[in-house]
This record gives sequence, C-alpha cells and structure tokens, in this order.
Amino acid sequence: MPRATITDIARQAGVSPTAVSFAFNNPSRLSPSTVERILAVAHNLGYTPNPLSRALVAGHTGMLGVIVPQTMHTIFANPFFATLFQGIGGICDQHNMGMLTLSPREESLEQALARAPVDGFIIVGLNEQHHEILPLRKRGIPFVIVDGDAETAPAVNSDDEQSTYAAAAHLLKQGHREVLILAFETPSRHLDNVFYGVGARRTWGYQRAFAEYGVHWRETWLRPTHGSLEGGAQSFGVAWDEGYRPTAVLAASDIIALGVLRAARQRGIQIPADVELIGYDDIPVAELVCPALSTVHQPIVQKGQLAGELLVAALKGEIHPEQIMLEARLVLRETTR
Amino acid sequence: MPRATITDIARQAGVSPTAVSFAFNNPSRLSPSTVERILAVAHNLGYTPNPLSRALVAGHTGMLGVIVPQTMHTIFANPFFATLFQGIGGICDQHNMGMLTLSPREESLEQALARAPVDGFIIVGLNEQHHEILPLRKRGIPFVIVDGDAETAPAVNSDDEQSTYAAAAHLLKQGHREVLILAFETPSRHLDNVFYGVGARRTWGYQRAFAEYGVHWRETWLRPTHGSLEGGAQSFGVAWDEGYRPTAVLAASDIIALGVLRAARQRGIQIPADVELIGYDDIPVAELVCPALSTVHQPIVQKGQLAGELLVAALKGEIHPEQIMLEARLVLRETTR
DNA sequence: CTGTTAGCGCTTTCAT
DNA sequence: ATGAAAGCGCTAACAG
Repeated sequence: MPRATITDIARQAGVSPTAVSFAFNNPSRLSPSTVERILAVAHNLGYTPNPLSRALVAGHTGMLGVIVPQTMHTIFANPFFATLFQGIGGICDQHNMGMLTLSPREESLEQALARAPVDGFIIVGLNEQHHEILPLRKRGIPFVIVDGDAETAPAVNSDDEQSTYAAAAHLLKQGHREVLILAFETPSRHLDNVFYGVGARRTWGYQRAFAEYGVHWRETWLRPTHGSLEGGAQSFGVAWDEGYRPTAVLAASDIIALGVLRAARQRGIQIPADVELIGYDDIPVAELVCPALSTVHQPIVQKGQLAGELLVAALKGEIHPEQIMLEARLVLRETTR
Repeated sequence: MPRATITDIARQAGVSPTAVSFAFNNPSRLSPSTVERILAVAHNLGYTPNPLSRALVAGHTGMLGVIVPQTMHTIFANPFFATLFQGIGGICDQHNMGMLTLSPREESLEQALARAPVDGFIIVGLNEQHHEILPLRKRGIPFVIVDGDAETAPAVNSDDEQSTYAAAAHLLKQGHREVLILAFETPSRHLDNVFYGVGARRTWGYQRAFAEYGVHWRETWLRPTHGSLEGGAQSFGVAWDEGYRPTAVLAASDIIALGVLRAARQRGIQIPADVELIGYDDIPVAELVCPALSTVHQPIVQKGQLAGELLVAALKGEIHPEQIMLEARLVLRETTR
C-alpha cells in the first residue's frame, strides 16, 4: 500500500485537498471542527505531508549540506571533522536545520552537489575555483568555503602558513635538522595538485621556517600522508623502517600525529625523548592522550559555527561575503621537550 | 535571477523539455548532436536538474536520515556518535547515499521526522514504541532502531545489561562498597522515564551485580548525568564536593568517564589509586587517554554498519526484520587497578 | 469558511 | 529522433 497522499485524506474527510493543506499549515482559515476532522483522518492514516512536494513548492528544504572530498568513513574517523560538525551542528540546532553530509559519489563531486536536497553548502577543503564547485556559483546556490581559498564566496580559514611556520621554527630552533614532515596527500581524485588549499599552506609554513633557519629542504623528508590515524602510523612507520631517523616530526594534522604516536610506541621509540612531535588542529583528544600532544591550536568549533552562520546569512539573502581568518597558535605539551 | 529550469534550457536549445530530460537521463534516445547542443546550453547556464523535482517523481532521494534525541552540538561532541557515524557512513559510501543528521526541532521529534527528505531512518536511542516514532510505521517509511527496544523493526543493540553487570561485578569483587554510578539522565523531553532504553539496561546490569554481591543499592549514589564530557565532570565534581567519597565510579558511557577523569585531575584525585573507574563504549580515545580507560567494549563501527545495511536492505524491500544483539565485554586498562 | 485552479520542476508513457 | 501531455504531492492565489 503506497503512502497516503493529500488527496486520500481529502476524500476520506470529505473536503478538498486545499482544506487538508490548510489544516496543516494554516488551521485558522478553517473552522475548528473541520480542522479536527481532517487531522483525525490524517492521524488515522498516518498521513504527513510529503516533505519533497512541500519543499518543491516552498523553494527550500531547511537542510544544510556539508561536503568534504573524502569518504564518510574517513571523515567520521577524524575528530577534526566531528569537532567542526559540532560547530556547524550548533547553528543547525539554532535554526532548526538538518545537516546533510555528503561525500563524492560515483566518482563525481559535482553529482553529489547536484543531487543534494539542501538550501546551501558548506564546502570543506576545496577552493572556490575548483572546477566542480563552479557550477554552484552559476546556479546561484549559496555556499561557504572552509579550509580553502576564496575570493568572492564567504570563507573561514585559519592562519595555516603562519602557525605551521611557528611549529617548524620551534623545532629548528631546538637544533633539529632531521625532521620528517607528514603532509596531506592529495586528498582525492578531485584535486590535481599537492599544492592545494590547506595542505599547501601548511607545507609552505614549514618550508619557510626551513629557509629562514638555513636548513636544506629535502623533498624526500616530506611524506604525503592520508589524513587518518592509520595513515599517520603507516607513513611514519614506513619512513622509519626505510631507515629514516628523524629527531622530530611535523604532522599536518593531529589525527596523523596520533598515528605517529602509535607507530612509535609499537617500535619502542620514545616520544619526546627520541623524537619530538608537533601536530595541527588541537582536536579535543590532543590534550587527553598520553603523552599530551604538542600541536597548533585552531578554534575548530568556532570555525564550524562561523561557517554555519555565514551560510545562514547567505540563505537569508544577506550578501556580505566575508573571508574570515582565524588565529592559530602553537601549543607545547608533552610530545616536545 | 532565479535558477534556470528545464524549460529555460529547452527554449534556448530549441527543443522540448522532454529532450532536455533525455539529454540528462537517457542520452541514447536523442541524436548525439542534439544531446551535445542541449548539454552545452545547460552547462552555459549552469543548469542542473532540480533534485527535489527529480526525487518527487522518482520516489526516492538517496539520502539516509539519522536521528538522535539530542542536540547536534552534543552529538558531535561525543566520539561514540562519530564512531557510530563512521560505520553508517561507510555504508553510505558504498551505496552512494548522503547522510542527513537530524535532531529534534521546534520541540518536536515528530516534525523533524516529517520534514526530512530521506528514504529511511536510523533512529538512535529510542524505542520502536516511542509515540513519536509510531507515525513512521503507519506511513510505511523504513527505519532501523539502534540502542533501543524493538519487536518488529530491525534493530541493533549491544548486550548492555550483561556487560554492565560484568563491570559492576568486577568492582564489587575487588571489595568496593562505595561506588558512584553516573547513569544517563533522561536524555530529553522526548523520554518520559529514566528507565528507558540503553540507559535502563545499563543501570539494571549495575543493579543486578549489587544485588548478587549483597551490596545495598542506594539511589542517592546513582546520578543521572548528561552524556557529555562536561556532564561527567560536573556530575562527579558535584558529588565529590557534596562530600561523597566513592572508591569507584561506574560511568554509563566513556565520554562521561572522560569527564570524571578531568574532574578528578582538577581535584588532585588519583585514578586509579584513589578511585577506580570503568566507562562504557570503548570509543577510540579510550585506549589513548592517560590513564587508559577501563571500559566495556562494544563494536561501535560495526553497530553503525549493521544498522546501515539493515536499512539499505529494508529500502530494497527485503523485509526480514532482524534484531541484532552485539556482544560487549569488559576491558581492563589503567583506570582500574 | 471552503473549493477551483494553476503551477513548483521534472520524468515518462505514448504518439508522431 | 522528438514532442505533447499527464502526473508526482503539495501550496496558494483567487473565487465564491
């Protein structure tokens, strides 16, 4: 038995579909007794207005899309995203919106964007100019960029280059010369280039420090690493097993650093005694783990909130695209000496 | 300028809307040149078929709804959910679905369910019989229950009662008699009763152990606690500051236990020397924190996967409602002696 | 107070 | 190979 429609209710209640519609959306326009009767029938048949039809005519769904060019499995394994979503979710709570998480489907990010029944998007980790993002602009669908370059669209970023510079500089200042860098790998087929977005900016920061401290930058000491605990563990483990003997490690994200911690433990490497380690993000667990992670703090929850607010503003038609830059700062805990 | 529609494209390309539709969904039915022309115009205007209209006629959206009776802000702050979502997300990845996270809106869970443009739901922490869930059944919308009682709907649970019994028994066996229990608080206005779902089952397990060990069960030693780090910290802190001096604490979830860890640290209480602590869930950070959390392990990712698979099966019309019970087991690490 | 009617934007038989 | 027309389920002028 197919789902009951407005017509079914109308028939059973002996009224027109309009009346049923009013009973749900504008009861005051009907006599109380009619409303009651309609609602009774509806309740009886378990009828609820089809959200799709409703959204189609209303022109909006009340849903906010979040898209990240990684698999959902990877996304939710990374506390950075959970924390970012905490911020976004808070705004959804305030505005009674649902949050639709999307990841590239059938090889195409563009398709994912096209199929999503949402009012606007928060796009994480891609530049505004990305070719699969551009269609959104043409279609006039509001979106805000998080962790990506943007000229005209609203965006929220943290000061990656500056803060990774600080992290690398700290290590170099301590005299380290053999430092392994676990950078982001080209996150997916959607990116053509390692030197893209946050990944690029963070690497530049490290690089600038090396330059300023007159330390030779060796490409082989930079390992593109999958943004996951396993990725970090493997990347560090492989390097170590290949004979690399870094005295310090810079990880482009905390989840990667956590992987380093695990791989080091498995090999009996002492952190920070044998190897110093600095991550990035300051995810909530960073200060809970043992040893507590030295890292670059960025206000992740706030980042999500701002992105959410920017999108909500855009949805309301308040068009004052803002590119927000959040401060990030080095936090030394126990994985550095 | 409103978004371009199929008619706009048709007009500009000098064809009928039908042709445009075919160009997108069934190009083989059109001559290659026509397809090309249509697609060119479409691309030019940044046209993409409206997903809502499409879903309306197709009868499905390719989106999976996940609903939890807590604010999104709370949900995403709890690694249990991130981990559960990791499992669900993996299934979404496989089936090219999006994942819509919902939380009660405008005071009404029922409304949240009604407004969601999804093909089916995964409902976490509510019983099948909950009055706000029942409408779904009538409407014939597929859903699966996670962490809730279900008789006829598919469901995934872990063996809460058995495993919390084991946790409490362990403590009691060690001679503890002053044990503080941080149970779930009635999670929200949607639940009328503390003795509901997982919360109830976990409490029963603790209770049964007390009974079997002949230890008097004191209601005052059971504190309903918000399922968050802050909740755990506050609940333990308040109890302690009121003069309670437990020698052991049982927390209904790891995030609560993490809060205890923090509150204890702030007060200079040594764990496990002064107070032993056992959580529940075995979220990924449990073994990373310092001291590593003793807890009850349940396969969270798998729980999410199974829920996802059950829902996908239901969506396909494969109706073999299964109530799955996952094993959970005590894992002793460093917060117990 | 209630019903008629015309869409919302798209897909899909059924003709031509 | 292409188009006309009906309809997905609902809302909202506009009548009466």
